[in-house]
Amino acid sequence: MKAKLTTKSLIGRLEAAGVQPTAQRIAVFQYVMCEGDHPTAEAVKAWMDEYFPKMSLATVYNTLRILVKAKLIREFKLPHTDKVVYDCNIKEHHHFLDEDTGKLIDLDSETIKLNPRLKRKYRITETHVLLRGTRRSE
Amino acid sequence: MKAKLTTKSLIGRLEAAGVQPTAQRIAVFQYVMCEGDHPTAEAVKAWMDEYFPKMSLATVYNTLRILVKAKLIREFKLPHTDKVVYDCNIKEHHHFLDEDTGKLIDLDSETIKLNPRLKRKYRITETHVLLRGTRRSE
DNA sequence: TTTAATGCAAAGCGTTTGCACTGCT
DNA sequence: AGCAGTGCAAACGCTTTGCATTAAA
Repeated sequence: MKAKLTTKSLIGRLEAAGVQPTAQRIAVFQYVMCEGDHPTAEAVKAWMDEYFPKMSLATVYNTLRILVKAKLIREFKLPHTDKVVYDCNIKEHHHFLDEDTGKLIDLDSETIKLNPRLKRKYRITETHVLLRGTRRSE
Repeated sequence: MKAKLTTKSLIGRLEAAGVQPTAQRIAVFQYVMCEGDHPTAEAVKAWMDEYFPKMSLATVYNTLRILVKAKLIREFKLPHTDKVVYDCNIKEHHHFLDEDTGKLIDLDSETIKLNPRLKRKYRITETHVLLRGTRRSE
């Protein structure tokens, strides 16, 4: 379900985005791209503690910020928590919060339609949507 | 444009919601209902400093929390700022952030339509939407 | 007089920053 | 050697909390 990216390709993406591919950055990038599911900085740190000991919390935050600025990942501030979540999905999309599991599920952009009147009145540059609820049993 | 409510009616609403109508609570409630435009706690405090000297910041926060819990006002955590904003509009609605002025504009609920497929897959209990952009010159 | 509300300062939480150190290039 | 990257701890901004004081039923 998540892309398994080789270290080589991760390095390539970092370089293409003008980000020096240090070991720490590769590790964080890899985690967000391949392992994490909308992780918080805390979750990234926890993973690093296991697989990349000694990385400092400051470096986790700094690295995430760099990756976001380079548009390699995205960050979301969602209303259900005060923690920023990071997302490997850089396309415009929305989120559904499953209240049973606490997990975020990506929703395609076209699942939300704006009333066309809105576009007459406003020039809209960003659309943030969070839906909350539960999954229907299939 | 905003309802001008009498002190008497404000007290009535507080009591109806089971909230003791102290002077501080009436003042905060009045400000959010009649004067403020999506104020932050900071804005409430600034107004109090002028019109209700000596109210502590803690009481501002506590009072806002009480009013929210009593469903007399709503709070929103929006992604463009870390400050919570308070809203006298307790109906379900969305927001547009005018990037020119920084002001929030309420949008009616029906300005956003969810793809009906979503409702088949998910039981949706809350819908949070923030649009950003600029107003078109009329 | 007994309970609730308030004010103050300190603590809390997630995140950022300053600065010394490390390690590439 | 030079400089970007890192680690640590302290600082930050917003909000909450503990507790002593005040006011209200």
